[in-house]
This record gives sequence, C-alpha cells and structure tokens, in this order.
Amino acid sequence: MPTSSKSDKRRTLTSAKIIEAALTIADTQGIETLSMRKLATALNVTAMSMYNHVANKDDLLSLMLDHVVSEFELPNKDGPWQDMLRRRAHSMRRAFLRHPWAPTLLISTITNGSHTMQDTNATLGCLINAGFSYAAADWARNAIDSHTFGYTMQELNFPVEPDKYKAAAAHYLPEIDKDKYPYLHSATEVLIKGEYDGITQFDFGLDLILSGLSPDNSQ
Amino acid sequence: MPTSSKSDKRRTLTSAKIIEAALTIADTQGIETLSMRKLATALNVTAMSMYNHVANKDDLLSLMLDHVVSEFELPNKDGPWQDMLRRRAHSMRRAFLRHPWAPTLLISTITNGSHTMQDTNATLGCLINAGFSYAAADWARNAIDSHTFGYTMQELNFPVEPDKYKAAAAHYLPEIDKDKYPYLHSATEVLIKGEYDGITQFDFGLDLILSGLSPDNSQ
DNA sequence: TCGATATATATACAGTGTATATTTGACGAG
DNA sequence: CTCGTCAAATATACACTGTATATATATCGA
Repeated sequence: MPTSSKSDKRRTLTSAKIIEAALTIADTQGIETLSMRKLATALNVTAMSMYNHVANKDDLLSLMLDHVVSEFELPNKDGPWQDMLRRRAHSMRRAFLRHPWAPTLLISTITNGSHTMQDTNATLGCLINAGFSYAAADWARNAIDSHTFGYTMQELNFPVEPDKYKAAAAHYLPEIDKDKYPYLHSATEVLIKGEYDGITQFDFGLDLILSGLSPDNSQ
Repeated sequence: MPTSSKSDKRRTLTSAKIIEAALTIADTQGIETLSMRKLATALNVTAMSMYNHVANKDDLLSLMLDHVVSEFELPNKDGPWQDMLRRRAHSMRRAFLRHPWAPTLLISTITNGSHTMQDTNATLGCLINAGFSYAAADWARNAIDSHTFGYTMQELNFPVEPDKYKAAAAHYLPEIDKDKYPYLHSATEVLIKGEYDGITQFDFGLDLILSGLSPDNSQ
C-alpha cells in the first residue's frame, strides 16, 4: 500500500506551518535573524519550497503581522466603551511584548489581512455605538493607537526586567556629564532607585486620553 | 607648487559629509535603498573609504539619527510649560515628516548622541521647573513622546497629499466587504468625502495629554 | 628628503532574496 | 498496473549586501 501522504516528504508544507515557524524564530531569536534559508532549515525544506505557499518575504511578514493582530481582543463585549477600548489596548500591548518585532513593522506597513480589518471595524463600531461620529471615532482610535504603539515601542527598547534595567541605568550614569545634562543625570539617578512598572505607566497615558474623549468633544 | 589639499582627491572625506549625503539619499529615495556602495558612489569614493570615518553602518545610522534629533526645538524659551512641550512636539513631527525613515529607527535604537541627551535633558528640565517630580516628569515625557512617535508613524504610513489619500481610500473601498466590515466600510466612505488635516489631528491627541497633565496628578 | 601616519582603494567572503529551470512524487483515468 | 498530468520540492545561479583584510598612496613633521 502507498504510505499515507501525512507522513510523506510531500504535502507536508503549508503557509500556516511556515508562519508558525517564522513567528517562533522572530520571537525567540529576533526578526533580524529571520532569513528564508534559516526558516527553510527549521522546516526541513529548501528555501525555494516556501515560495509555493507565500509570494515572497514581504508577503510572509504581512501574514505574520495579521496573526499578531489576531491576538488583539476585539471590543465586542458589553460594558462602557472606555473599558472595551482599554481592554483592547492592554491586549495589544501584551501581544507586542510577546512579539517584540511586530509594532515597528505593523506601524510602517499597510496591512489588509482579515484580522486587521476585523480589528479596525470592531474598534470603530465600538465608538460609533457609543455615539461618536465617524470622524470623531477615527480621531479617537488614532489617539489611542498612537499611545499604544508609541508607548510599547519605547518600552520594548528598554531593559524590562527590574534588575537589568537598574543595572543598565547604573551603567549609563557615568557617561552622562553632570554639568551638561543635570536633569538627565538626576533623572537617571532617580531611575536607579525607583521601580519600573510598565503597565501602570502605560495606563497613565492611556487614561489621560480615554478620560478626555467623549462623543462630542472633537471637531 | 603643490595643489591645495582642498581640491585634492585626498582629505576631502569627513564624517559630516558622509552623514549629509546619507541623509539626502534616505530622505529622497528611502532608507531601504541606502547601501554603503551607493552612498560611496554619491560621494565619489569607494565604500571602504567611509570606514575611516564611521565605525560601521549602524554607527552611521546613529549619527544620522542624532542629526534628526538636533532639529527638535529645545524647550528653553519662556512661557507655560505646556506651550514649550507643544512646540517641541510640533518640531519633532516636522522633523519626522522631513525624515520619514527616522522615527522607526529612533524608537528602536538606544541612542546617546549629544543632541539626543540635550533634548532629553531640556525636556525633563522644563517639567522639573514646572514643579513636576522626577518620576512624574519621566511619565509625562513618556506620554507625550508616545503620542508624538505613534501618531507621526501612523501618519507617515498614509498618503499625505489630499488627492492621493482620497484616491487611495477609493481604491481600497471595493476590497472592504460591506457585510463583514460595515463600520470600516462606512468610515472609509466618510474618509473619501472628508478632509485630512494632520496637524489638527495631531494636536487633538496631544492636547488630551497636555491638558490632563499637572505637577501633582501622578505620584 | 625621508620615514611615519592617515586615508583611500582593491579584493574577497559569507550572507541575502529570489528568478528560472528541473526533478520528484502523488493521484486519477484507462 | 501503468501511464500522463500537475503541483510541489529542489538545484542552480545571479545580483546585491556589509565589511574584514591587505595594499597602495598622499600628506605632514622632522
């Protein structure tokens, strides 16, 4: 009898498998180390095989990004619109912390994957249903996403673990000229003593925006 | 007599000239087209010559970034701290529009160029002098910069010219399934009719943050 | 005038994405 | 069972990348 095609050398490659392996490499080793050859090796396949399933590397990256967006929590639940948008923003930040390479690519790429469209649609819908005009909803979403992207990207460029971040600050301190940059110097000293709490600081800016928004305060 | 060293083939290359040429290429043709060989050709020099003046490509990029930061307006003038920070944020946005490749790199790189340190020092100083604690000043600066980076990066990924942006929206409209994504569909329709005003929308989010901040609203 | 030194160049290498041509294997029809 | 067909995997090759290393050369101080 012929061997089942399942365990065969053939037919085993799918775009889903490629995306999964690519995400693993990007998450664990960094997006800059992700090459088509390396990805192929991880899949026990040659580089060109993958071109039967993804158009090119850019296409692969778009598919990876749409997967990341699929991890965003859709603002579909009941509750005040502020809570729904806050939950979505929190889930975005967590997704970006899981996939540190994603926000940079996501914000500099026009993506039209289905999850991305679903996310935008649901977020706008949440605001529209709260009484925002389409224009106001667009502005509100823009302000919230600007904070989410901007904050998280700054956070990612930071040694997150408390030990490491204090050590890094202590390492940079002597390089900061106390006379030229007195405030920066003092701020770094304060940083070394203090605690870093990413989510609290994230919410600080987010709440400034959310509490300022209302269905009739724009245009 | 020997020819003046000015017009000679030698001694004509400096890191400043390299940075200048690199900025021109990145601004006009895109950062992704900037290769060491291409840059060398623009300078009538071989690629390796430049390695006498910059350590490597990453070093060159850092130098380019510090130049971009030098275009930020330092919050040194008199006036309310909100105005100073708004002027700085506006100047940051304008610098990013001039150098569209910069924010992505700037936010994902730890830079310690002198202009960068001067900017951070002056911004913190502005807030400290307004009565903020060091911790509160750090949080405030973080919120403002998150918005500035996040908003501008979204804006850059957008067809800025009114004609083009309406045309792009009209182009995407038929690809948006009206039943699956009703809000997104309607929002795009509204977008086509409306006007896009980058700076007004930027100020919308910025003012939400600035008007929420005060020297004693964060621990 | 003569090293010494700094700077420009030449060459080479390992790595990249991917176009093109070829081989391979599974499957349906006779 | 034996083909032909067709999709998928592979092999090869090309232009391009950053840059290590070795060499050549022009300028300046003694």
